Amino acid sequence: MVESRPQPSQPGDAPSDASVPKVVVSRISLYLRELQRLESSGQHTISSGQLGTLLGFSDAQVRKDLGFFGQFGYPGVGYRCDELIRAMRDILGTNHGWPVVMVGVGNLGQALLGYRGFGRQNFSIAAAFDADPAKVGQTIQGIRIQHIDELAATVRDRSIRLGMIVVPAERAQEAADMLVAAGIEGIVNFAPVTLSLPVHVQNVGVDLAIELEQLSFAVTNKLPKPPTETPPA
Amino acid sequence: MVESRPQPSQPGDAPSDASVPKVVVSRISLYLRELQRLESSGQHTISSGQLGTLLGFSDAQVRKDLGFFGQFGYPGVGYRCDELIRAMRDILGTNHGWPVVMVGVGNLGQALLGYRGFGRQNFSIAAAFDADPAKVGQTIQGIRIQHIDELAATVRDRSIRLGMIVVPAERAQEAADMLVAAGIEGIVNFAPVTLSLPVHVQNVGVDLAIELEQLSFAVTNKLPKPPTETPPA
DNA sequence: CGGTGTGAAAGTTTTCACAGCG
DNA sequence: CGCTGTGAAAACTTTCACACCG
Repeated sequence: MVESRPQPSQPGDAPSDASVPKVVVSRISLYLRELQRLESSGQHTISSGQLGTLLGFSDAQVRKDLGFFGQFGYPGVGYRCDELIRAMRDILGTNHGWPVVMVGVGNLGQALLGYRGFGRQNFSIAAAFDADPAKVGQTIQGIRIQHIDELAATVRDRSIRLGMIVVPAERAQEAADMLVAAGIEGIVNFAPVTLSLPVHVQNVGVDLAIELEQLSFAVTNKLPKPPTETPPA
Repeated sequence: MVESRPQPSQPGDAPSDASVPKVVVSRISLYLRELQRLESSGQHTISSGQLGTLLGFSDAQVRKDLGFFGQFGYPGVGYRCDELIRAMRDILGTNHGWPVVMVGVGNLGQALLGYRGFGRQNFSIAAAFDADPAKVGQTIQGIRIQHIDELAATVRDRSIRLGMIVVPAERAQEAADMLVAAGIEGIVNFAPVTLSLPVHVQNVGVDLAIELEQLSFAVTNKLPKPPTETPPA
């Protein structure tokens, strides 16, 4: 069907213009996750209404969100899961693999080293670093822990663009500075502090206690529930 | 100070009306985190402009956000850190402790059992459950793992309102159903699936792969690094 | 018919700008 | 003076509603 559409633009290509709102991108991730589940359960097509219902959004919102990136649907039918999955991966940049470096291999870091969910979305932890000599040289979850001094060389040699900070709060800025110096372009920060970073370095913070605080507020104020998930802030 | 303010409303009290936007509440958590850091570094007052700058928000936004909940500042001076911390904890509901149950004690669960950041914000993992008989009875990070069948009784007996789901994706809905049946009011879900829950149960999803996807998008679509100096005309 | 894609309307959030206070 | 608190304006996001398509 793709091949039958008129020519002005290739179906699925981006209107190559607009800066897309961040909240739209976070919903794209949710659509993708849901579509992957649907496809592996054998469903081949889905409408905006069905997809929205599964996630707690309106049909119009699903269509508008997709509309930021191109035209993917078939009127009267809906979307083909396989096509839409591929399109959303193109949008998010996850049709190719992303090696990631981890800084800090404590409890949480070790758990993340073994987390299967990263691979499923095409991320892999390519190297892990710590400053503690007792940890350096150990192999955990199949990854050999390197000394933090080797960070810059590894990032350069293996063209790694993303990093995760999994050190204690007091060390997080220091870790961030090293990642920036090494040329990393994006950071997921699990330490409960705000990093100060050059504007050209992207960052996403994940603060586990803050997630609980948001629940505490919601429960305390018996906030009427907006269905389903809460995308990251 | 507080006692000197004119009477129309008690300082710090909520306009007790409005439904506060979720995004405002998430910023309140960031303000609180930053204030705690400031206070422990010895700073006693702060202006909206300073606080905003530290977090990347405008002064007006900080004031508007606080304005949803009351009046906390002193014109010409700013805010007193200690007062504001207490006020924000009142808002978020974290001036009292929150016991939390954890369902699923795999890699990630074990790491979270040892995470110090929860305690700092007044959360504590009161009990942890697993279905695997090999884990039940073990003590990890000082917590004795119980069998999942004991969940409902524990939640009831200890009046626990919040839970965390740390099981694999395939088991997450099942875990959610058990938490709901046990009377839990809010859930943090670390499994990469959308839960279906009764509207009266709050939930926050944390999907680690999605955080990386958001970075992937940001990095992929990032404008080429701007030359450092761009002074205005 | 069932469903997409999309302008235009409605609603929400952010920024502006300024009166008022200590 | 420096800063808060807050209406009013601007910007942005969501919902509506409908032409069009297979």
